[in-house]
Amino acid sequence: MPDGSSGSFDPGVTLAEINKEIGLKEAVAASVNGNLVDLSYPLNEDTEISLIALETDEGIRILRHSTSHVMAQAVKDLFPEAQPTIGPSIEEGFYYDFDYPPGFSNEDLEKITDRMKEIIKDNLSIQREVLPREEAIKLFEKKGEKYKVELIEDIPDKEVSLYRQGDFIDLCQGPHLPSTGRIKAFELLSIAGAYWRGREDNPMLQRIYGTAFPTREQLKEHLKKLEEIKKRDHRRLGRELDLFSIQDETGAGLVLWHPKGARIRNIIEQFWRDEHYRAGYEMVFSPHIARLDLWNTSGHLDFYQENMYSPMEIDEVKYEIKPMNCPFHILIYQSRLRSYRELPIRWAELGTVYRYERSGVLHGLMRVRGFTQDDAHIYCRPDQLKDEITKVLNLTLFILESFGFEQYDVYLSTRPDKYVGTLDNWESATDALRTALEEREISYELDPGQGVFYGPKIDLKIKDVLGRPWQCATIQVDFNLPERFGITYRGEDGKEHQPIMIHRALMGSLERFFGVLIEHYAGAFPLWLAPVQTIVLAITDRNIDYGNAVYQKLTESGIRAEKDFRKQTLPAKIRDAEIQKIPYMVIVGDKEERSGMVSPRSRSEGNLKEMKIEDLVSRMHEEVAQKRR
RNA sequence: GCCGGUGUAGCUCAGUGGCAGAGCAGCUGAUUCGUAAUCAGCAGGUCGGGGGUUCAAGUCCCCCCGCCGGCUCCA
Repeated sequence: MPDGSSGSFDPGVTLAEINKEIGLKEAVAASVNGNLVDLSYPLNEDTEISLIALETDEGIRILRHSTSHVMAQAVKDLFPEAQPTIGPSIEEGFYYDFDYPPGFSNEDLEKITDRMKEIIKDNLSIQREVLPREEAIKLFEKKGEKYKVELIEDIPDKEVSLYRQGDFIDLCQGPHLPSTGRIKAFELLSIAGAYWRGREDNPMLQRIYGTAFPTREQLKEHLKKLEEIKKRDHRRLGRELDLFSIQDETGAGLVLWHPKGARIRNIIEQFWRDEHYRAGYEMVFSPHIARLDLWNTSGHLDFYQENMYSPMEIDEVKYEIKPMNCPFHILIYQSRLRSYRELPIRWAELGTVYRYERSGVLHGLMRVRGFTQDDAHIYCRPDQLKDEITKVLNLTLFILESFGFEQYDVYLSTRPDKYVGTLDNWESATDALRTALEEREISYELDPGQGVFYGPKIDLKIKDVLGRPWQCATIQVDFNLPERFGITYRGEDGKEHQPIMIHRALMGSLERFFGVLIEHYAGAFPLWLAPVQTIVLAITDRNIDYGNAVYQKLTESGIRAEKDFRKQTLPAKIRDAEIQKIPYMVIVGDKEERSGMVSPRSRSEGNLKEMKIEDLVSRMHEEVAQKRR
């Protein structure tokens, strides 16, 4: 065993028996020579074993998988005509897909839950059986479970394993818990449609999602986290904080930025521009539409059409609304001869693009049909590629960290089956991306074959405070557009050469990034981003004049201030300001008026001592400069 | 797009074929108050849109639109 302990037993002894003598109380399965097996697995020779405790990642996966079987059993009991298909454990729970055309209702979910509780109470033992393939097919044919038959037909092995609990039997690799009674805490969460094997031309199945945990406390905690996620939902906060809206009258996936949202966006954009100029970029602007020919030259009409809107006709010429900014930047490049001395050229644009997304995939600000990319294109010589990638990485990390994101999932995607460009180019570009990542000591995962057809790429998913990943930044090498447009530069040798082009977006789109920011901060933006940084609260009408003077001073110091002089009690005003998540309240009453000071209340620290307005202003300026949370 | 759910006042939500409701927000008035909700009154609706069944439709049926969950986790 991994802890070095060992023991000798009679041949045929099961792991459960070994476990009973020397193992963990909470063991649910084991690994023998690296293979996962049930506790009922008999040992016949000397091997290395390790027992898997319930409270491990592997243990929890097994728990959830077994729970999905119990659910399938309950569904079969209650809805005998439902066809079971697959039911794996997933990241935070499990699901099971059934072919059941009438569909399940929420009441059904309750019934299924109750039945599951009975099955768990019965503590049925879960037994593994191995059958020859043909026999297993016959068995499931007899049961009328055609999806299981289809699954077995895809298994090349001579034998397949089945798991039986009570009268329920399922095709499964295992391992599983020894008995259903080991399930202590589970919850069915939602019903959804899902295509058989994820393909649209296949029948739509009914998927039931659920989750399970070793203890009730852990389950409760998880459900609390789900509530927390709901409370942070950017769509809800967007309305409550009056940041943005998406309305029927404008159309699905089209965003209206309200003044407070726009304020934040302007701060983000200003910061972004400053940092880009500082990093050696130039800003460009391009129109929203262009002649269809341009999209033909760029190849978008061939490979991107399904995301593009139909053209409009102007003076008998067809124009297309842009799904990307790159062709325009290429045209700027092409507008005159370029010398190797000019490279690298870095052009950035907050370019608004429009893409057709299927109605079902739209989601608040996270997936929309019109959005603004923080786009840039870099044209460089091959010998500059790696350096440029490094610079982009540095800028990306700097900017994302400024917004409080410090954890990432990074993926390096390599050449897919369908590609353009030479193998040499692919290899050197992929190398450049890899080296840049490694030199910056960024750990990444390889995503083989997942590159775009025109070049390899690095994708960076930021993780918010709840650890959820969001695809934002992307850095893509492009061999295609330079070739299609035939762009060149005059080299040192006086000859024409083709530059390498890099597309990159750091925040991705302002819409999605804003959505992520809202959820990351739960709407409580740090001072430098807060649309309203402070609000002056007058305690009585007597204090309004003084309150106005304070408000004036704050505003003149460049602080975004509001005032609340309503005929309301102070606690009511404080409550309203708290709900609006305003970072500082400035309370003025008779006492402050006499001393000429203010009493600030900070969102994070509560009441602060009475202080001079100037001191509050410099405290706030400092906090803004540090972009502190 | 597809499956399921859902759409009632600005928001959250009740309303199972018979007079469209509540709380919060809003407005008006009173209260002048010291760190998360003072009290009272008033107003607010094409029940998502269109069609149908019925003496009668928010409620039942059909079509359309939007939104929500999912369709990526592969025995």
